[in-house]
Amino acid sequence: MEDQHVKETVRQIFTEYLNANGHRKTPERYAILDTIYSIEGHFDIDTLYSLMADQENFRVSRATLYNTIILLINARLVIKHQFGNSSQYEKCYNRDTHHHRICIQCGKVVEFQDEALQRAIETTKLGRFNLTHYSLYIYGLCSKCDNANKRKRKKSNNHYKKEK
Amino acid sequence: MEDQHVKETVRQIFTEYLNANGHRKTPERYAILDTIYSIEGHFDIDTLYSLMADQENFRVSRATLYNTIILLINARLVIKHQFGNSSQYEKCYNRDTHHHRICIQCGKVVEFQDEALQRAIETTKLGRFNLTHYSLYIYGLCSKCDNANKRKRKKSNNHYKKEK
DNA sequence: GTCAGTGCAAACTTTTTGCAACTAC
DNA sequence: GTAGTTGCAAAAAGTTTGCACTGAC
Repeated sequence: MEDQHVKETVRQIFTEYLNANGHRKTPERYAILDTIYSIEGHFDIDTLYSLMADQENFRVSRATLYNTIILLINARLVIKHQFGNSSQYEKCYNRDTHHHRICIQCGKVVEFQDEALQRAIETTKLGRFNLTHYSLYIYGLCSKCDNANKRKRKKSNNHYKKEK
Repeated sequence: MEDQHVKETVRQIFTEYLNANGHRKTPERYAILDTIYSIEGHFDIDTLYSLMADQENFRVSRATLYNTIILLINARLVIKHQFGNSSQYEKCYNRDTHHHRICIQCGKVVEFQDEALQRAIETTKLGRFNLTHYSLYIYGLCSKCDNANKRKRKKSNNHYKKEK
């Protein structure tokens, strides 16, 4: 299974990272890494916590999740996003580069790919800045909310009334 | 004064927005708008709070700041960023489009402009998504941190030791 | 055996909310 | 006059921290 292969690879990378930095190889850390690499798309700490409590039969405390996520970010296995109220994370090994389209009304986040855009960002001259990763968030109205608004505006015609 | 002219214009835009949406035109709201448009670069609620308490002789509560900032965002006069722990805001009327370079080590945020990049983002096909604004965050090591790391690594040679 | 790592609860920080007082309209 | 706003304080939400216990090395 391809997915299993990725999991093994990241486990190896993590092990190397832990060794190189003198950290211990605890079962919690590997369980967390494994769970994260089972998740498609974004997640926050709370989701991860429930997931590990429910599906996996390996309970870890929130504190450990926070600690471990920092290690995973440093090991370049996870990246952190900050839309919405809580921090969002996602696995990043072997993932296609993608951008984020966020609806400012319903908050829905959609990932999309665009090679030209990706190339433009990656070839940007940054002077003496050593790029590790980037996030592009495009905000606007998804077609659903956009249409809903148009309909609303049509109804109350003339002058618009109270948003929300 | 150019700056004064901008302040007047945004005050007008805000007034129109408040009218159109049936909100009241309170002195607090205009004082907040004015203060924000005196700030260069990013700020968070706490900074804004102190600024208004100290420099301006107009004290407003944090709750009002949060409330008003939402109105200003809807009026397209302020945009919200989320690097670091607290939300960051910045005025956005009459500002040049810019991107953000964030050092993952010292947390320093630098704005920069790049026309090619801007064009690439703005011409991206988004289907039936109605773009309002976007944020590009480029993460990496600023030259200062990068050099500091290199020096450190050279010293302890061979195998690297504990980050942080 | 030692000390990094863990779980737990308390502390802290940032943001939201409920409510009485105030004021723009 | 009356509803939208404000300030305050309490509550909520997310994250960090202190400490005793555990287990990786």
